[in-house]
Amino acid sequence: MAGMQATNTAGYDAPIGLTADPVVFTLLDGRLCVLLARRLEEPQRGLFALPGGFVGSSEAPEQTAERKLREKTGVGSVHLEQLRTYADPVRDPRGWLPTIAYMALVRPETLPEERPVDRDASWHPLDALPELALDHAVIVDDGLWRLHARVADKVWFVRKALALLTEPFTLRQAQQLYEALRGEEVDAANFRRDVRATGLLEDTGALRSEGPGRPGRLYRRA
Amino acid sequence: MAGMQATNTAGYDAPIGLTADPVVFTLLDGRLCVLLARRLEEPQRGLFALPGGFVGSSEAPEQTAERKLREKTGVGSVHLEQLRTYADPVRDPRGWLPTIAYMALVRPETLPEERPVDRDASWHPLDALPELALDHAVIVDDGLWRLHARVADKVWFVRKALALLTEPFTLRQAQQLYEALRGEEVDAANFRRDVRATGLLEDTGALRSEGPGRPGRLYRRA
DNA sequence: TCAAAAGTGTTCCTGGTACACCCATGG
DNA sequence: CCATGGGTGTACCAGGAACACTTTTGA
Repeated sequence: MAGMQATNTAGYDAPIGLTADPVVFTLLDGRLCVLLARRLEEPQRGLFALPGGFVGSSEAPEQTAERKLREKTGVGSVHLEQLRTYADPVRDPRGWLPTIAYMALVRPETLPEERPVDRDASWHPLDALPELALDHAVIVDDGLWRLHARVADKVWFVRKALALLTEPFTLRQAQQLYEALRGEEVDAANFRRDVRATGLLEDTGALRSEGPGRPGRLYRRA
Repeated sequence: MAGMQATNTAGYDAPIGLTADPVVFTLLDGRLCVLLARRLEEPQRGLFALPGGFVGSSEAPEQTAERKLREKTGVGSVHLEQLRTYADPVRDPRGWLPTIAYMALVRPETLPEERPVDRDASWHPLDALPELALDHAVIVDDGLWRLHARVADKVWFVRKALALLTEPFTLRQAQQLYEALRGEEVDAANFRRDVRATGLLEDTGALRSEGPGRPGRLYRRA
């Protein structure tokens, strides 16, 4: 099968298709995870892979990524950011098959209980990834890199990442999320100052106690 | 012709091809310019467009961008950075035809005197662009955005952008380049401090006088 | 009453901007 | 000698990192 390709009417070489692969992150039990699903088709059937698939001919690739995500994992509408395109002619044994990679960050509950069987769609901690199909390990890596870059921007963090928390939330929850996404610890005092300085948080006035210690104020995204 | 597509052996929809479009910038007479060439084929024959073309089936898209650049404009090997992929199914009237865009920054002499006829391959100042084919105006815009982001990084500027100057050069030349790329003026004292702080410049010891005023020191990239 | 967490304030450092000021050259 | 640009130094400001210190809870 290797080296297969198509030729269009104008006589140009054409890829055998175009795929879109979403790299979807979440935070589960304090660990950063990616969403993976088993391949049901050859090649590499049974291996874990990004839950992407073929772009239809009258479809925007972002829509494909979203649709495949829904079909393979049950995850609903999310905001996808284009990562980059992988088009090495030998990246897929089926033939010339470029893929456009996307990145998203969602809450873990977005992955529903009732979901397609046989696919084992599930969250995998980044520090314990299984073997991945094709070049998907590289794509996940690039996605992680992009995620780190985004999170470094406090405004992006408050607007996008804090959507992972159920409102209202304490600043401690926000900080734990931040630290998990960044992969490093930060000073609590500075974190609270920075995040409140964005002006994007709304103080609900209520308090909540989590374990020992003084209860924390509850916030909502403005 | 609209809506044309291909179907591969596995029954999936396939694009009618894949193109690679390089957005090549240079500085000419103090103005930031892009490299454009006229289309010799339908659709939109005669319109200016990015000097890209179809990716061959056993070719990495970066190679295609480089090859097309050479064929259409005579511009030799350059370092291309992937920008993003445009895959809207209706972006090209010929049918479903995604393109991967690349960005580069080269010296104006890279465009040779003897070059393919009929194509009018030439530099066009960004503030006076002709009508562009397809969605190429958007692509140029995204390229410019990326260029600004890159130049903001002093180290990138010294390593990549300063290659546009013929060595040795004065810091004033470097500053004028910087200002043209950024599109805004900067303080000369601060610029020289920042750029020397990178440690990537080598003082040749020689001086050069350009017009009135004290002659400037000549530098080389280390 | 003690540990743990919330919350406030201060210091320090760094990177960038603005700008004052001297030096060297051509006209 | 003066306009012009090269070159040095300094003051200032903003954002971030480190940390001291107070407050409020559960055990």
